[in-house]
Amino acid sequence: MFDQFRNNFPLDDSKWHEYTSYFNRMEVPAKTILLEEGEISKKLFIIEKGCIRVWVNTNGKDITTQFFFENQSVASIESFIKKFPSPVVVETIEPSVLWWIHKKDVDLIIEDIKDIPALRDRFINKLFERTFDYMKHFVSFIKDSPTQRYLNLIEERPQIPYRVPQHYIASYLGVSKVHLSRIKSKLLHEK
Amino acid sequence: MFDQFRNNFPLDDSKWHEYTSYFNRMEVPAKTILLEEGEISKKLFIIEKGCIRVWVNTNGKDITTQFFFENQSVASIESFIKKFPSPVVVETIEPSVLWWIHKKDVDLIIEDIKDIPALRDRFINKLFERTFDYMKHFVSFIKDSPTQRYLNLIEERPQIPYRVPQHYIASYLGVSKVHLSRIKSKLLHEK
DNA sequence: TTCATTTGATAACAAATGTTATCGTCTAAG
DNA sequence: CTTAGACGATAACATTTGTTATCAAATGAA
Repeated sequence: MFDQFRNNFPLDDSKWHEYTSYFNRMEVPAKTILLEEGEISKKLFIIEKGCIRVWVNTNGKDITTQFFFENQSVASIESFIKKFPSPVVVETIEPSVLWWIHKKDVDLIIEDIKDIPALRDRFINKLFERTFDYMKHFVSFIKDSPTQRYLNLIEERPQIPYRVPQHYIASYLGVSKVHLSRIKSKLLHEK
Repeated sequence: MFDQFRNNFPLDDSKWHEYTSYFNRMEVPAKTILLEEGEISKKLFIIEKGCIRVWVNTNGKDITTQFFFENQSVASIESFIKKFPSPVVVETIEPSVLWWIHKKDVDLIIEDIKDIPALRDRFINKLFERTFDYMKHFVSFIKDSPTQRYLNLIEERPQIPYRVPQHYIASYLGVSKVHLSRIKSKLLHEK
């Protein structure tokens, strides 16, 4: 699982093996809840196979805020870093193969690599990229129509409409599942 | 202007004076455009007095995405860091007193402080906080009604409804100015 | 002061979107 | 194979929100 990333990390072999040995493999069915609402996130997951959604509970209904696929890392990031009760639920969509690591081991690694400029800079850049992703997604929400957001999704993240049930996508786009169905229908019948 | 922050920075006096000397004072009237759409951001602003909004042009109409007040720093952050043409416009709302610094001087300072753990960690934490702010704002957009978003704004950032014209607030909340007026009216007449 | 501009409220109507319900298809478990 | 549940389409109706227009009050410049 991790060998494919070996060349991305300027570490000596002993460090590399130490870090990768912190990870634990698990296989779970679809609709497995990996983090409950209100729980403090203590695990970071990496997806070998499958997909995961993050959602918030809004008086009974769930609204999906993020989707994750193969080779992405997943956590309720604010809960994970600040040890706050998580406002979101983390749940598998498909049967999945995951690797997880304890927060304490992540902290250890981060502390360790802070003095390696290449990794330190990459870590900082990751944070910027995440900020920019949110800005972009947010601007799309206030600037584009639901139809345009749906078209953007097909264009930019085609695996989402391909693999994810439509009602999750609807809440991700900010519309009801009925309305998303209408949007698709309109797009099909021209106009 | 900068003396009030002196104790926040574990720097010797010569560094402190060097860094603060990079800043330039300017006074501008309301509705001054500090960064045009498509321009590459080369200045970071700090507000001594006044307020600023950041907005995006959407086929002729402008939608405000951020407000800034005294002591906050402002830039089209993605353009500033990545040297991309800015997708947003930066504009004063009130007559303002600003301090600005060249990007090249910011880069110099950042490079300089990377080896000071206290400042380096604070820099990283700032990035996290910004990410979290966006997450929070974004979740509010998909989770709350426009009325609830308006109530949140009054509760959490009262200087915005106090100081900013209502049509800017409306676009910031994602509704038309007419609808925001309706929302206020409904809240007034009970219910 | 005077006058143009900005700001905000409101009404009337149009368009977008949500809600509820029904139906058919597909899939997975037995 | 059979069946329950998940999924998606669609219709009918309700609600929310946008658009356009008008008016009044506040503001700022001459």
